[in-house]
Amino acid sequence: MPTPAVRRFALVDVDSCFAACERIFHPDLYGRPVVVLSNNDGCVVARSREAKALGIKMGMPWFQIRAFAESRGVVARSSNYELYGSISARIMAILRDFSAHVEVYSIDEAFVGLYGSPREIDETAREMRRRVWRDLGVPVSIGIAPTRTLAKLASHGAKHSPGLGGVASLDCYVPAQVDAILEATEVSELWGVGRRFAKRLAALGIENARQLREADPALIRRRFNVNLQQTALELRGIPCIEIEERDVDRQHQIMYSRSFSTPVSSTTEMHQVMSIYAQKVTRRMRRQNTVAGALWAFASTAWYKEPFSRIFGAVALTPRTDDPVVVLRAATAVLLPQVDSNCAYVRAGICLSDLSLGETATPLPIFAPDPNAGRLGRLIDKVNASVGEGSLGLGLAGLAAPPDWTMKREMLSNRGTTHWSELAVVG
DNA sequence: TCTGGGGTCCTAGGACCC
DNA sequence: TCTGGGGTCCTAGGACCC
Repeated sequence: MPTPAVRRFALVDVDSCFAACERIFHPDLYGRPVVVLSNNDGCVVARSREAKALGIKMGMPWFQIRAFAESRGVVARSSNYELYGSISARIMAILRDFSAHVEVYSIDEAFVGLYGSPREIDETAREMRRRVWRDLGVPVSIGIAPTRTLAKLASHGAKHSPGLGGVASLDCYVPAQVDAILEATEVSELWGVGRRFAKRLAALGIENARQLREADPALIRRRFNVNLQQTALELRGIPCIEIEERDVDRQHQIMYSRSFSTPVSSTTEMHQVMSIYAQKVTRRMRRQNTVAGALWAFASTAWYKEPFSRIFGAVALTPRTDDPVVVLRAATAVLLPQVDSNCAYVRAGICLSDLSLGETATPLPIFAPDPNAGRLGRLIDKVNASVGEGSLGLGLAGLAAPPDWTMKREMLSNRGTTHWSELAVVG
């Protein structure tokens, strides 16, 4: 008798994604401990398996562990999101060869909907894993289950049990075994349960996933919120969490924010920061063809240094716009008056919200304030794309040499999949 | 000396409307 | 003197994700 077909979610997760991407064009790094650092080469944001084994933790400041790490042969890289994004897109393309239902959840994870007998689904998952490794040289783990929450849990198993060959399916276990797995899983390890909720759940005597599954869903809803109730129901095998594809037109806000390599205190410098950030953030919008109806700008001192200080201001943009001139004017108007020259600001940002698609927001001609609005931004993009980033800028941003405060990325790898001039060289 | 950068969703409470 | 019962919208704050 044939096994009945079932619907399953396969969570495909790249193992140590950023470190794996760094290895693609540097095969000598396979088997060596690799860490990837945040902007400004500040702290560790990704670690290879070997680096984890050395006890290097997520978020550790690089300056604190550098001597130790280097003595153990750890290779550090500045984060190269352009490279990772490009590799991610290739992985997703491979997954789409196996299913029409691929939900890209983050740069290194996707849920893939699969249909068939448990055995067929398991074989498909193993083939996906082989293909990604063969075509890109990147290892992935895959967890298979009836709900997304359980698939996430299964993928942890796939990652940490070498005997499974990188693929773990809950269908391989009888109910008593699943119970045991859930019992061995602390609630804080579950997708959707953070430290705060874990603490409050513990106060109710709910410490592991099995206990959460068996808790009264109405109580969970009442004491916490609907999200946690859904997590609890998903543990029972009832799918109820949907992933919204992050379509451009559904994104609610776009932010550009960076830390500086050296602090900024003067209004002049902050103006320069805003000039550059206004161009960066509006360029993202133009790429997506969106316009924003509201803006907020902020700057802050270092949070780990007393006294912490943060300034911000918000303003509506009427009509909606993606024009860097308008955005810059708005950002400086709300922020600069608050700049305190006694403060050492280490970070600033511009956030645009109330987004909508460009075409739908074009005002009637008689209401359009300036027939040329919006064209300047595209012109700047075009010039910079053809003759080089930073060639043409707005206000104080048109600078041939980067200002002192721009972020530090001293160990940046080549962007070998997106820039001709940075192609890998063989020989 | 040196500590990331994005996002989303839910809830409670107030203002306001009929 | 009596003092309803909905509904919407907005905002701030809290929680979570990678």
